[in-house]
Amino acid sequence: MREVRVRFAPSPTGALHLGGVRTALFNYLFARKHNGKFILRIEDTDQTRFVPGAEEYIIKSLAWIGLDIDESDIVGGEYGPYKQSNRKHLYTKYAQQLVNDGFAYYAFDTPEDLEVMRKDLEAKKSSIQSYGPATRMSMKNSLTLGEEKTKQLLDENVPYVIRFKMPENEKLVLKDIIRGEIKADTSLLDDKVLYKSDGMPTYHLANIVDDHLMKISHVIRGEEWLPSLPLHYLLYRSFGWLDTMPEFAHLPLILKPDGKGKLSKRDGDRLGFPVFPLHWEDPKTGEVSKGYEEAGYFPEAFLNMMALLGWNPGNNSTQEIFTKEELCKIFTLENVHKAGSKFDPEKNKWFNKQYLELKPNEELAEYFIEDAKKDGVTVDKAKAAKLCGLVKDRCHFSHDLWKESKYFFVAPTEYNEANKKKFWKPESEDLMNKSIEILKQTEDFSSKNLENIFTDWINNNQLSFGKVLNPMRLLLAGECKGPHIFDILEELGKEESIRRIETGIKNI
RNA sequence: GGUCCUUUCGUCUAGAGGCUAGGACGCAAGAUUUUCAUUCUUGUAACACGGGUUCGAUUCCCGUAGGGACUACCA
Repeated sequence: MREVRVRFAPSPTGALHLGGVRTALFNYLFARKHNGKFILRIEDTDQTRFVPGAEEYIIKSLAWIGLDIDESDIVGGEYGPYKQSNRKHLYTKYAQQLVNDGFAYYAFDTPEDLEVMRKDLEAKKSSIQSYGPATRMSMKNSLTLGEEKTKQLLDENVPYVIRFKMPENEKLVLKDIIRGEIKADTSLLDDKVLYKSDGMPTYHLANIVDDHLMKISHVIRGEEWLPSLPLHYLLYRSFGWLDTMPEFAHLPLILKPDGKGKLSKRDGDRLGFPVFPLHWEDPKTGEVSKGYEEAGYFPEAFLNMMALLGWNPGNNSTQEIFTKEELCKIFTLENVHKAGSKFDPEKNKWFNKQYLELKPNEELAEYFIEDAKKDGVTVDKAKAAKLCGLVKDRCHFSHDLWKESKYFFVAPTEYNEANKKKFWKPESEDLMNKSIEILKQTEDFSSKNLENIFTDWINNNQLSFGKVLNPMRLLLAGECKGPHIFDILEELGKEESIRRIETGIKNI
């Protein structure tokens, strides 16, 4: 195989969505697997859709997931610049070349002209509804106008575009790594604009020119590009670049969790899950979107779950938890599933939990400390790590760690009604008063010792654990959930434990 | 409408002519338990349909139906 060079080529038109993340990830994994290069190219040829901050967002997102870039405007590289608006001059030359070689032509039709053509075709119920082999000879272009008239219009600075001259009656059979053979009939295709009247290339031209100049070996992109594959192939052919044309792989789309269609930002809002990796505020609309990071997902978990959406290790493997390094070793495009996959936020929760449990408490403590700080509580690392160990079983997200531990630092002011109804019995007050006496007499406030003392007391007096410990938990924490109660007592300490039970008896 | 892609449990998927169609999420039940969880066990549930090819099709071929994408001087 030739040197692997792949690119992730987003448009800076907004936040990087999940589809884009996965495309980037699969490009990255493929590059690493083959010791190749992962290149970031910014495709900003549409000036009207440019969104300030989007490019920075994309770069930050890739960094969060841990996809290190080998070539880009920031890290450098010998094929730069890597932003298409800075490569504008290149495309003019290549568009010109296609015209000179007879593969493309000038078109002077106004938007109104095009509108008329479409209406006309629609009225005739024609199956062909575009500017192409069947219609081009009735339009205003260098093919119909002749050389002299064309030159005159160009000299007069009449706005023009350059369109690809789609050949007629060619049956193409193209290769896609994931899908196998893709068939196309050029007579059904249209004459796409390659060069816009504002002097910018369209995606089609810029993409082929840049992939060629940057020596891209494999184009791994979303399925929405599959219909453009014949055009792209024909462009390579027209330029005479077929011998170095990259191989193509079109990734299946990520679909809505319910219902039909492509996953959109709306779905995330509607169903309550993030669709962007990081926090995003749209500078035009002011709309704010939560990201996976602030929702408490770990980047490793996020990467893992994105990798398994449409890809699997194959070979009867049932492994689901993979580090980035493992994925770099075993990833293959052949194991990418062909059909689109519905996004499953529930499974993502599970993935994150797996990672949370795998992480050492010292690492979790960092998240804990930060969240505590936001609530005005300062915790040292040792204590934070200890508490993380106590509560992690019940957590799915990093923020749950502090949420589930908050009562260690803030005494309850109210008590869960349902728990109260279930566990606070007429005899509870008496038992709590007796418990206070026991706690007061206990010097060694370790979890182990407390457990021994209470076990003896309960057994010796024919009491049940539930009758004593549930009300106590309710008074200590405000609700009946959480870790081993003697761990809670140890953590709170003698004084605070007694104080909570005392005030609890009064306030409940 | 046209073109192309696609189709295994509710969801993500394994499977590459012969299997009790496997795993995971979810859901349900049970076990553990002082609570909530965790964990463990068990269960639930799928080859879209119709034709071929074949001794034999989930698997290969052709239709049909469903789903998706594209059909801009957007990417």
